[in-house]
Amino acid sequence: MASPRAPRGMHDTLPEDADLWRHIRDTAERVARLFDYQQITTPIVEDASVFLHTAGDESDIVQKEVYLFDDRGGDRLALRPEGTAAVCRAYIEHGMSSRPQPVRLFYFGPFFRYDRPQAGRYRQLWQFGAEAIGTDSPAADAELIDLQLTLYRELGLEGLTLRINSIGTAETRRRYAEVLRAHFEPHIGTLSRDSQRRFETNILRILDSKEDLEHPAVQSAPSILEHLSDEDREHFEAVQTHLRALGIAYEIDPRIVRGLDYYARTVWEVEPPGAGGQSTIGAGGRYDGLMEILGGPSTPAVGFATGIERVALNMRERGLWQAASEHVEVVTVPLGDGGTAFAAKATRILRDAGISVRSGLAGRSMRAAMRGAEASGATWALIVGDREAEAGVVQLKPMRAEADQREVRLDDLVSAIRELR
RNA sequence: GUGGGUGUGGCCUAGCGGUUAAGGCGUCAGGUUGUGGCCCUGAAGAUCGAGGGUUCAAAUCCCUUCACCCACCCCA
Repeated sequence: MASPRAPRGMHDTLPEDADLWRHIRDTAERVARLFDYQQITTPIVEDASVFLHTAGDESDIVQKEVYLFDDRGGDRLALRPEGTAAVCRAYIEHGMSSRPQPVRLFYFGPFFRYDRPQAGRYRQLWQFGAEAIGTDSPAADAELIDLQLTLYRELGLEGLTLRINSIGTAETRRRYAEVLRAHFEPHIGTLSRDSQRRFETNILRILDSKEDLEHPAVQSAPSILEHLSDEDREHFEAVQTHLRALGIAYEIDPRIVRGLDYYARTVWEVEPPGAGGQSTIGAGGRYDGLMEILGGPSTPAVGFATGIERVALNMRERGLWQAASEHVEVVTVPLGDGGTAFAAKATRILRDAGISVRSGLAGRSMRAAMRGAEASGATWALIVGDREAEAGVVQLKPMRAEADQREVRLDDLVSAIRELR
């Protein structure tokens, strides 16, 4: 009986929201081009293996968040839960390793995760992301961070915190996990249930548990930074050197980890002040291992993604965006059959001249039509009755200024408006 | 996935066991002959998220379910 609603965790973007979204997207694309990143658009669905094999079997994405389905031909497809793996698939498929390296790409689009919705977390979410593929240079890591922070600055978001960490290579993490296992083993009974689960599934995650934040064993846990290889450490220090050269402030947070297996070395997150639950507005990292998992040649790469809903949320909270949509310039008020026909003619002429016009529909009383004209927010009302039609003129009435209404010949209408606006 | 909160016309809210569910905003129409914004009048629009149950009687109590919100988990 109940009318259908948008699927859980998915939302319509109404006209009053569209302007903010367009502004964010336009700004993101502009900033990307400032850094010479080029747009890539990949399908919203991929062969399921693109995500399932790359994310790591223990990750939540694989365990429960991917929308999976078989199409009519029996192919196993997935709604994309993230962008990086899809971009890498495209990189391999189109032989981009034969382009000048690194290949700098950005994307903007919807992603899907079957997750329990809450503020700032949706089942359909939009992300802007950028990737530099084909370089292990720490300068590339810093460049992506710079691009990301530039975007936030251009949007007016200030006071953000950049936290960075190095999680080393997969090999480094294997060794570190052993160290952690030895460290937590004696305390496992006193840890929270979640941490006990993580002890088995992803022991690094115990470190950023909110529940066990104050637990002495967590406080005293060895830092991954002490277990980096020499190459890892040099890379991480070089990233920091580049950041300082760019004048970018950062905090080192050894507790940042990642759910996805293909990450390596640098990882980072950006949070707004007063961070609460779903607060991270963007995060990035290096993923040197991903290409090989996808069957391509070993190719180092680094990138980030930022959540558009979370960016929009922050902008609204800080009053950086008031719903101030652009109004149409002209609204017509047609009266009578002759007036209606003549108004249509005037409308055509104005639109051909690039002037936006909202057609007032015939058949209403003039009072009603004028009320509608008022509500449209238009700068001018164009009143066209049979009298005007016969004389070849229109009444041009300013709706927002104190100036008088004036009669204008149809031939002079465009120039009259251009002169006055 | 776990725990908690909320759910009344498009929006905000009143009503919290008992006659036809009230108000504001918004929408539409009208306020004499071709002119808006203020004001006035009127209209449309709610089986009170949905489905069960208790009761002579339920928007009001109970159960289930769905959705949203908050925290955890995870992540953007």
